[in-house]
Amino acid sequence: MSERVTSLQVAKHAGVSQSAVSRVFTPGASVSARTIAKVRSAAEALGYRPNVLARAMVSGKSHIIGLVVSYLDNYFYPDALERLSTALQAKGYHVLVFMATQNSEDSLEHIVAEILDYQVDGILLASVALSSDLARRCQAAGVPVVLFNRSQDDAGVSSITSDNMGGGRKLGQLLLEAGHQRIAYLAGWEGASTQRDREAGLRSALSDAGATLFAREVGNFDTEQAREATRRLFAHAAPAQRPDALFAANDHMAIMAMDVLRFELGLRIPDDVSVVGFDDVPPAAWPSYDLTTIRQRADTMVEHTVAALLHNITQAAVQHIQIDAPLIIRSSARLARPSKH
Amino acid sequence: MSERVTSLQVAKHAGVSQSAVSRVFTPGASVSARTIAKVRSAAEALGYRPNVLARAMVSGKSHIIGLVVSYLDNYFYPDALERLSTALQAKGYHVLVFMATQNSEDSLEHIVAEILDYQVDGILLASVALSSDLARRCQAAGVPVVLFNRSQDDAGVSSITSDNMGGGRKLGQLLLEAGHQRIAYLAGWEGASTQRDREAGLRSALSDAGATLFAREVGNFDTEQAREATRRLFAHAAPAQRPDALFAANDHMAIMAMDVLRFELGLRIPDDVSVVGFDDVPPAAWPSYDLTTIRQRADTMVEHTVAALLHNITQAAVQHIQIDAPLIIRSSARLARPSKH
DNA sequence: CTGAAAGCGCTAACAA
DNA sequence: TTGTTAGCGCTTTCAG
Repeated sequence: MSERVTSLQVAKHAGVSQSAVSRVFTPGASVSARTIAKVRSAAEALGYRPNVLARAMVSGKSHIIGLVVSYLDNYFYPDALERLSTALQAKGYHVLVFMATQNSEDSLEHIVAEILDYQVDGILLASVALSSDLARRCQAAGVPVVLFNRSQDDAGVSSITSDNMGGGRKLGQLLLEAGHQRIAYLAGWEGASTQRDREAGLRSALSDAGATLFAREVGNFDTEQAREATRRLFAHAAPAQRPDALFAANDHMAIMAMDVLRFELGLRIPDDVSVVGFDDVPPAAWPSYDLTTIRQRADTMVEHTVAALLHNITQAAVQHIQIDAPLIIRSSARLARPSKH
Repeated sequence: MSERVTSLQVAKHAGVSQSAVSRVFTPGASVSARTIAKVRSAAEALGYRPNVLARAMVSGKSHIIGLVVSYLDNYFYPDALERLSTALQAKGYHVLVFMATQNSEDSLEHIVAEILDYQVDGILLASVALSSDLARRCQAAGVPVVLFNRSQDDAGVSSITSDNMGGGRKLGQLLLEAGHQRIAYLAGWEGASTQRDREAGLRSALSDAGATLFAREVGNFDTEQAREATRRLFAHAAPAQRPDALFAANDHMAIMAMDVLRFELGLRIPDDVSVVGFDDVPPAAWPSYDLTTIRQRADTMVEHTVAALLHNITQAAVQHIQIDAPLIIRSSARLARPSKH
């Protein structure tokens, strides 16, 4: 049970002052080459490494980013988390994870308070919204908050999202062009801006074409609820009375729906029903699904998130960044017949 | 940019000493009801919360667990991470994430050093092995190390795994009983104990029956490599020259293999080939795959992991816990015809 | 460039 | 039960 080596021990060993040791391990400090050499070799010999916590206490910078995630069911998040953590790590920051078990605002209240206790340098909220009061408190504490894959106008915090509305439109247009007459929408959790914006995009595409939504059910981004919603949507056996296309608010629900359509209802995709999703998670590309979807570019989103977080750590400037989201055409949705000239 | 409230300010406001404030926020301390009341109301009024970092520095307990993960592609890990974080959170601990980008030992060296800088109360290695030298250094630092889903005899650290060998045996027996003659094995990364043990289980079942492995290729637990390995395994078109059963070292590879078998080679599952995997990740239960597999009970594994971690924080006692892993029979593998009496 | 000295916010003896 | 007094290991003025 050997104790940890401190800067004082290194100082003694190197025959310099303790502050000299500190300077050697502080990037922008002024130290002579001789001192650096002495200290480095002493540190090496003793196996010294600065105590991050002590440093954090006095400097006020913990180099810790508090991350709140609510559910990792949607495979978009593990991927994003991996990239985020790696990117932050490269900048000398690390992610402290907090699971938001409920959608309850009260729970987030506790969680944010807890995060603040760690003197984090920033808070990242993934798929979670917050009250403007809570946002204000974070600002008061001098801690920047960034929303990942959620946007919110009222709270006065930065956000990074895909162009969900634009993506929804593209998908809607694709379905319309293919000649679909009865488009159904499988909604996500209504509290999510992603859900709202994607649906708004679809609806705008429909109304531009003078069309209207044929049916709508809520799946709440949840596996089982998505299955049940699909069953309700396709309860009518008569082809003319059921949807001929299904727009799911995310890939995860689209996949659940496809399984229900094929294995429970015996429908063919896309012959009987076209299905489209949103996210482009890995399973969407698996041949069994080959889902037409909108890609959320996790790499770009993460890049901007890290920049916003680290940028805001010095200067506060609320920004809403929207990443372009390309349409990925696969085989789960029928296409328009190429027009002949 | 209001500054954070300190215990001293609360003390003044409440008309007590600073240490009284500290005691009120320390679970086992002796304070009178009167003092508690005064301090609590002052704290409330000022919005005081103890600084975790300062507390960590002096007490030596940071209540932070360093977690090293290498890849979240395998959907077993996000699930485990979610449960782990939630369970630890309930005990007042939090997870600081470190991504191990490479399998390189050198990189782990750096990462562990970095973790130690945070004065963590424990280190959790998920799907990562470590050198015994590294393990010794952690022990020297008084930090317990627990391996999750990996086991290692030499390093002298605790580990939590499923009964991979037993699981491999069960799957092997199932395949044998169904009358399979040409069983192929799609191996994971050879450095992983899970890979080794699962294969050993399969081989022991085979040799017990006087059978032998028909073919073997390495997929390294990787999407693309698994696909390529499958193509090599089934390169011979003649049914008698190709495997009639495929045992993949994990579900993720089994799923990739199924897609190649069906969509590239036009084989039927399980009519032409039986496929089995290991983990029971969510997609294994999706009707499109309906994969026969061995369930890794993430809930139980996490439970034991948390116990081992928190237990070892006080008393050092290396233990290797192996969780029972049940066979989940679905339709991707043929079954033995029920024997008639 | 370097050492001395003053804390960062808190816990933990130690007396009282 | 309480207040007083030392620090935890480090960064950061401030003289020199």
